[in-house]
Amino acid sequence: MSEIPPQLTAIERTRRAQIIEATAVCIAANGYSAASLATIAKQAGVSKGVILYHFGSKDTLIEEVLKHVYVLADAEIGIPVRAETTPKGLLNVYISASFAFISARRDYVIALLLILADGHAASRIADGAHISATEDIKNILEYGQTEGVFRAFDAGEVAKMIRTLIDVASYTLRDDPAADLSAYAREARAFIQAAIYP
Amino acid sequence: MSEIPPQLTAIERTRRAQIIEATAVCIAANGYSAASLATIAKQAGVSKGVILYHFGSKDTLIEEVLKHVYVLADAEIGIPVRAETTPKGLLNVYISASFAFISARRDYVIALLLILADGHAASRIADGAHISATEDIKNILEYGQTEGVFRAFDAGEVAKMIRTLIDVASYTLRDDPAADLSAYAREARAFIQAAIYP
Amino acid sequence: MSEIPPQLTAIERTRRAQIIEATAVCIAANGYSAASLATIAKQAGVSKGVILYHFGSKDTLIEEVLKHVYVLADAEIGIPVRAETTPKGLLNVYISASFAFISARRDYVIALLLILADGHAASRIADGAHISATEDIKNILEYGQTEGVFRAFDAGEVAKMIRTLIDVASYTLRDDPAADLSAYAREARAFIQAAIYP
Amino acid sequence: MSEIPPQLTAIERTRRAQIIEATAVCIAANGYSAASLATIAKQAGVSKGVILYHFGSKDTLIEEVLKHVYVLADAEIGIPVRAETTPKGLLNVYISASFAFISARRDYVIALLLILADGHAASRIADGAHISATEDIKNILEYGQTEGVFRAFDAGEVAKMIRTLIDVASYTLRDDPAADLSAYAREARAFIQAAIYP
DNA sequence: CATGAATGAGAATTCATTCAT
DNA sequence: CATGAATGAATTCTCATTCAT
Repeated sequence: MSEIPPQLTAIERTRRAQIIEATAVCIAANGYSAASLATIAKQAGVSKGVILYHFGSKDTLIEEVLKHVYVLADAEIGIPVRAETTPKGLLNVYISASFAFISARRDYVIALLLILADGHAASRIADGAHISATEDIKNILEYGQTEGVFRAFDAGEVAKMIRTLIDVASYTLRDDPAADLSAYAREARAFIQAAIYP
Repeated sequence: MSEIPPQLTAIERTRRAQIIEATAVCIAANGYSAASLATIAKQAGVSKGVILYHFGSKDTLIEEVLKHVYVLADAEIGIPVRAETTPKGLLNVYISASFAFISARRDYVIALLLILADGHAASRIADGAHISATEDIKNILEYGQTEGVFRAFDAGEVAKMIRTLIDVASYTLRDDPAADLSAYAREARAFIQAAIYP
Repeated sequence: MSEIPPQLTAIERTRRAQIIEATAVCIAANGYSAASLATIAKQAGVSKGVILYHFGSKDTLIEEVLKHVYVLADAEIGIPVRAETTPKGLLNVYISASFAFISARRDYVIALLLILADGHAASRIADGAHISATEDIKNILEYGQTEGVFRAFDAGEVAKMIRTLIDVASYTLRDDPAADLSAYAREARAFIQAAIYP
Repeated sequence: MSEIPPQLTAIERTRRAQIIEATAVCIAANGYSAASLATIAKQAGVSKGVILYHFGSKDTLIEEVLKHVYVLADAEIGIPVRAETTPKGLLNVYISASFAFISARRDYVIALLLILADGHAASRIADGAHISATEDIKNILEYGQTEGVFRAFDAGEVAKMIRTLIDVASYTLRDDPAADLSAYAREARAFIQAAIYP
């Protein structure tokens, strides 16, 4: 938490970002187990050695990919959400920002899900974050229930469902990169609203 | 589809079933990439050679695992569902049978999802089946809409959502094998009903 | 100590012996750090994989080399020594058997010394044995002192010296494989006798 | 031998000494094969590049370590020895100066022995020096024999033994850096004297 | 002079697969 | 049918070395 900030040089930040992106692209394209260092290096247009020079190990690289997605998610979902105050607003923005995020950051989100699915050791680090994503929804739901805006239901379980209904959009994009999420997003929102509004 | 049935001997069928189960157990326990032939062989209590003798290659084995899950699913979900006639009955039974299946066949279902997540070549073979699982729900939904029992919505997209809400239960079991799905199942059913009934 | 005896098959014992010998040859020829699995495999005329198939890891292989040398040493030094009863006889036989062993098992002995010099992890296992080799000499010396056959001196330190005077013959053989140890052996024995007899 | 002296700047000499020392420390601490340029650089508190800038290659660095030890040895053993004139005095001083040297220059001496044990290419350069160390003893012994102060024995072989009895003290220090050599030194001197005086 | 960045050869190891028995 | 033995390709990682800055 309170580690010494590593203070990376500009060139290092660039390389790391480049490699992290290449990693996400590889994993999203062909699955976790097909993403070897050689593949990633080729995708990034660098030598294998560079990756280990900058990240020390593949495990660390994978960890950094996860962290990167969470940072992006916080910027692109967390910030707009925190601007809202009403339960309805919070939930609406959460859902639309999430779909926007998935569309914009396709490879990163797919990579995240595939890394977690693989049960990679780095998942532990991510687990907290992933749980907290569900937790955020739960908090919104409970807030809405307190305010009487939402119905009575088990907020924890329903949060899980909403989380899932959002996540699955990534898999759609994985199978068909050109897919248009808007139809799904519209229906999903309606589906969710029908289920939680009185 | 209409190939000549290979006519396996009894002992052969036993070995294959044993190996397929061991494979599912391994994948479910530690993820797809940790499931090497050596690991599977040890789990099954046989030698690596015997696996390749019976399946020819690891890819084929994985394919057979997928096929096996679909056969089980058809027996334990498809058959009870086909006994129903009303949209409500169809959907109800589909959902409960699915959750029952997930609980009863934990390792097989988790293995299936992880194999699909890994983007394994065998997925192609499975894709048809997976799509058809969504297709089945879609048919039920459209039937219910025709009958006026369900609301108006995009049956294809909603089918995807229902499929997902069911699938996610497996991941819960993966993270916590002792988890009790009943609370989730109850909430999911309510959630779905709220969304599709007028 | 009382582990389950591994019960190796004949073919396995052969391969292991072959690989262990090749390892000793490589290390003796070019030093520990030049002895990679690839080099050893080439020397043994097998593939790299075979080595790991039989030994599991390079560390284990190195350990087995050490163990093998100790087994040989016990057979070729320990047994003849234990046939003696007088201090003089014990020491004489110990020294001649040791030189004979070094001549006959050149590569094994040099490999042993180089592995220990490298500070390999396997050394720990060997350390006991190496110490006990010094300990054996110490026991002989103390026995001889009790009997009044040897002079008064610090048996522990002198044992160390005798051990060293023997070991150094291996280094001579390393530098010049064709070297004739007999002159050195004769002088060493005289040197030692002059130092310990009253 | 008689090359043009490269005329190093003061700062260059400092850096080189610093790196040579760091190298000796690393090798002595964890063995030759654990002493990578990275390790040495960290120990010296410089970057890897600076090492290669000053020495050109790792091989050259190792060579320079060896040379440095021989220079030190000449200063700390050779000079006091050359002040003696009698065989007895020469041998006595040689032995005590050697033990003093080993105690004072622990890491350098251990590094030397480990580099030689590893069979490093640089050893060739050192071989001459090492032989000459034995040669020096041989000369003393032959001088003493001519003078009738020492017994008749093969001076070459006995020189080898004395050399060894001295060297082994380093290994003792390696295994136990806090070891007190004085007991061993005393016994070794007695041992040697018993063997060479009439 | 010194460094950080990058490289590529070579290290140990894993793994699916083949084959003789 | 089944196994143990063997292989070779691929994987992660280490390391000495090069080079632009």
